[in-house]
Amino acid sequence: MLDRKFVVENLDLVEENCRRRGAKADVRAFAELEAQRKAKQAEVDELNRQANAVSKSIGKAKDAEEREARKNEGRALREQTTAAAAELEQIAAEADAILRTMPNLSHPDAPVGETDESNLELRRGKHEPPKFDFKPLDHVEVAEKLDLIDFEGGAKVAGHGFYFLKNDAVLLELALQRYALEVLLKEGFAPTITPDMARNEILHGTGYIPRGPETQIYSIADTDLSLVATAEITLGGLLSGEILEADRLPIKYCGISHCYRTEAGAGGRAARGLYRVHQFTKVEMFAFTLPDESEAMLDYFCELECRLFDGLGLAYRVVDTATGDLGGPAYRKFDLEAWMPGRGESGEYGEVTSTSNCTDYQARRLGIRSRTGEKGTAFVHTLNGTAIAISRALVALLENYQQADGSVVVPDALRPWVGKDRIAAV
RNA sequence: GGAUGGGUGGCCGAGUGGUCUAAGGCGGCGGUCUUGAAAACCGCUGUACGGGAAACCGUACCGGGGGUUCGAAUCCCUCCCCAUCCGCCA
Repeated sequence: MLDRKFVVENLDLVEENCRRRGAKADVRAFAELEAQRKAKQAEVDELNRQANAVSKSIGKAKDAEEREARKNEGRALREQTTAAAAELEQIAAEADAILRTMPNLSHPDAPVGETDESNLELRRGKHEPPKFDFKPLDHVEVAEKLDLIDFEGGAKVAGHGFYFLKNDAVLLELALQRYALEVLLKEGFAPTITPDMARNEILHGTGYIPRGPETQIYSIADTDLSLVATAEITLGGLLSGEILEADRLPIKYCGISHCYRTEAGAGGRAARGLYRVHQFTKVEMFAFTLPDESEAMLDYFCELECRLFDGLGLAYRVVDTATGDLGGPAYRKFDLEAWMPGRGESGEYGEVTSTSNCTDYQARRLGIRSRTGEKGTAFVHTLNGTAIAISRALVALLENYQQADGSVVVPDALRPWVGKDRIAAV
């Protein structure tokens, strides 16, 4: 969430930012409530002060009679305090509800626009899309011929959007994890395998809404837990409530987790095969940085994503995400879109990774601060980035490396872990 | 899942109803001494919000939430977490 004081002092700026990001937050109403909150807080503080003074005087009272009189005085004050505190809570809750609907500020260079159609292509990877002397199949057909993915089996046991990876697809998944991990370990990321569930409080802190009609999140009945949509949630939550010494920063984690998404409201969008599924595995990067280090870290994350996909020999483009498509927490976001020959009429770019600088938006809610010199603390900045989302990477690999005979060539980078250079029908 | 014991400041740790404005120690910062350093000694050293030009003052915070009381780190309820033992189990 945003800093409440900043919002009050920059009403026009925040309103304009909400407009650009397609968020309907009543910024003016918030400012009004915030003024009321401050006044009520002062009232509660003053009543508390008086009540404390009375309480202290009771211990020093001369006789029983005076003690009784003082007690009555104290009781009356505490009643007033309780009433004022209840009003304060009411006002604060209303103000917070509005504050939570305000998205993060936006990087001045982020393209302004309502949808992903305004996204700005920044550059392309070092590989060209492959040329085929046959009509390339989409990944569902490629996988079908090689018996790599069982969508019907997935639907039978868990419904549409679930699948079994089979045979060499299993090796591909594990190889992709190892490949990504290898690169990230060399870069100094602390590797983790995170919980696949998190408390709803942590979800909120990272900007995910666990309940409601449009939620992307599966919640676990009769508990305070939800299935995570990404390891960003668990990794961000890992240091919640902590004050970090500045010399520990930046802290870089990578985390492997399963990701669960309801995809509510995604009906009609390209949903064939592995592209949009309810469960997949992802290797995620996450960093906590000092405020003035986050922009460089975002570029670094993006560069690592490029390196990973260049290393797989896949063609991609990097786009700067438009304001309307940034979601709540991101200040700036870069996506990698890999070339998918089987997508659309004759191939299209499809999103495979995403990296965001969330500045202090998540850290404020999660209470993650750094010590700044002698006195005081500052909220850290948090960043996340996809190293490899396995399902989307499989789409790209199967479609780009398919051969005329129906087999799929294994890219060099994955051969050590797949143990073969080609996946062919048995 | 059951039993027992715990959760206190950056860290360790004392504290069973009002002088808690949380002892003591460690670490950190400043100073004295010293050519310099170490040691010793002295002082300072939590977070947030509000007020103030500042010094400083006020309020809240002792795992989270609720309760009893004029007053709670302390008593009660509840939840979470940690340790140990038992049960179950990959």
